[in-house]
Amino acid sequence: MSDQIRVRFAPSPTGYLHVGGARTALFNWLLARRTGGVFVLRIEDTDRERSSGEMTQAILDGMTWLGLTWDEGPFHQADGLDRHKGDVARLLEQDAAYRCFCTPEELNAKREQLKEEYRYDRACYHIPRDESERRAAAGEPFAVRFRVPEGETAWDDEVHGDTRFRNESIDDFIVLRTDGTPIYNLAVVSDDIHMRITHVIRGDDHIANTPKQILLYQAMGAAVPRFAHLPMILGPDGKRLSKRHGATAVGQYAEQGILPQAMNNFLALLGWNPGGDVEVMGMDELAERFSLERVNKKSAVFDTAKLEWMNGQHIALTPAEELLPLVAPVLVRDGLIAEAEVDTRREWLLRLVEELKIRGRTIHEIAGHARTYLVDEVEEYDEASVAKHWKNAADVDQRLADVREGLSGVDPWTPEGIDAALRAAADKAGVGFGKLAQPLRVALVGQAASPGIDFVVHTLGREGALRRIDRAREKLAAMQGP
RNA sequence: GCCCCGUUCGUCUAGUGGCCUAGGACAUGGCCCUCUCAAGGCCAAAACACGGGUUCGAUUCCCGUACGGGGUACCA
Repeated sequence: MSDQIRVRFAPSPTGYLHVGGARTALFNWLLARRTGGVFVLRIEDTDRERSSGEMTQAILDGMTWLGLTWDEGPFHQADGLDRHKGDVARLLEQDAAYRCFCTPEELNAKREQLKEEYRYDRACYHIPRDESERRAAAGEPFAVRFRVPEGETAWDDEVHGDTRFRNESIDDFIVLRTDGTPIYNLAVVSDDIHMRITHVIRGDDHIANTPKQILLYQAMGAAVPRFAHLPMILGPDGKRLSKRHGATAVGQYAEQGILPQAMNNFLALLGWNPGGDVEVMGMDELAERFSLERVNKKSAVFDTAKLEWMNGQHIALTPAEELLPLVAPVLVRDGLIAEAEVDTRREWLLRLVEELKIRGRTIHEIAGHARTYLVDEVEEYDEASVAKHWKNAADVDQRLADVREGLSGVDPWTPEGIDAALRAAADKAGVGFGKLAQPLRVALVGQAASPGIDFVVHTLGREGALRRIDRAREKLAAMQGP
């Protein structure tokens, strides 16, 4: 029990859950699952101005959608304010930190003067303790700075290996603002100690924060956890992923018809590889295979094309029963079926989804393909298809007439019976099956691509199929002229 | 500027000194299957950033350069 791994995901609610955050959450979750550990969710809302409850909820929703359930929390960092202050007071007592009476204005002036060369000049470093306390008691405003010791700070990063910083390159950073609220690094360390976090897994943009945090752990007399710094996720242009690259919030992918398991699978492979050639995996297999050792150091480009391919793979693997609840709302929204029909026509819809699921990469594509089976007649005849397959209008018309007759007599109405009737019509016309199926396909769905022709006819139903054939023959007649 | 981190096909990656004529996947092109489409199968094209070392031998180890990224806040 004591060596149980405890990890946490600690987003700040200043925006939606974006793919980078989702990947970080996923890796934490995966490690917890893999090792029988605990996954803690903590909302880092110490920056009150930029945080909002709405965003907190959006993040929770995003994680729920992905299935990244947390074992403890969500905790709110702001709730730990008293503890954070207590920790700072202790640091002050131990002389590991000191009061800084420099005003932001003074600091800014120095910064402007020295530009990039700027380092805190430690003006308040040597103020004697009694004087410092006297000024504080007199009501003089102050912030609290951490007294960075001499030497070097190093850790064995789970993904980067040995990483070290000379302490002289680290400024005496502020841990408590003038208004008495803690700064990020202090709050994080205080919380991670409090929550007994054993492994800190986060983006590698935090590498430079790590030595500061380690120094804090040491000053607080706490055990330093293991650190794993994950590579960044980039846009197609190699720049850090941002809004201008398109969708970055996981919620947007949900809306685009991406399956959560596909999103997780894709994200898992961004910066980690399972070893072996299998790439399409469910959550269980991901958790089973996950290890920090196989996490990469190099930042990765988010490739939407591969995400969609992977989504198609997952859709194909998902039973129609699970897909229908996702497809149906889109059909209802588009006014193609009534809410009630989702139940009354369930079997018919399931057969349709089952047939279409290998033909679409997103839920919306599936719904799009379903459209033609749900409207009364062909909405648009694709020009190129008509030109190619209805070239000889008179012949086509004759074949459609034969098909119409054959279909009228099919009983029972099964794909097999339909197939037999169509083959008979082809034989009668003395042409290969394709020469019959293609013109017919254009007549039925308006284009030259669709699932198997017997499936199409069967799904349309006798009435629907005959009606469309009639319509096509009218169009054919018009094409032949008066 | 300074401090860190990184660099294998267009993209995600395998590779831990000889097994590499550098493997897989997406995307691309072709072929097969076939009533079309999709799926699937087969094939093709496509990469070790550069320069020095170390070594009998470097994609793999070391150093430098270039390029990219992160940090350098009383943001997180």
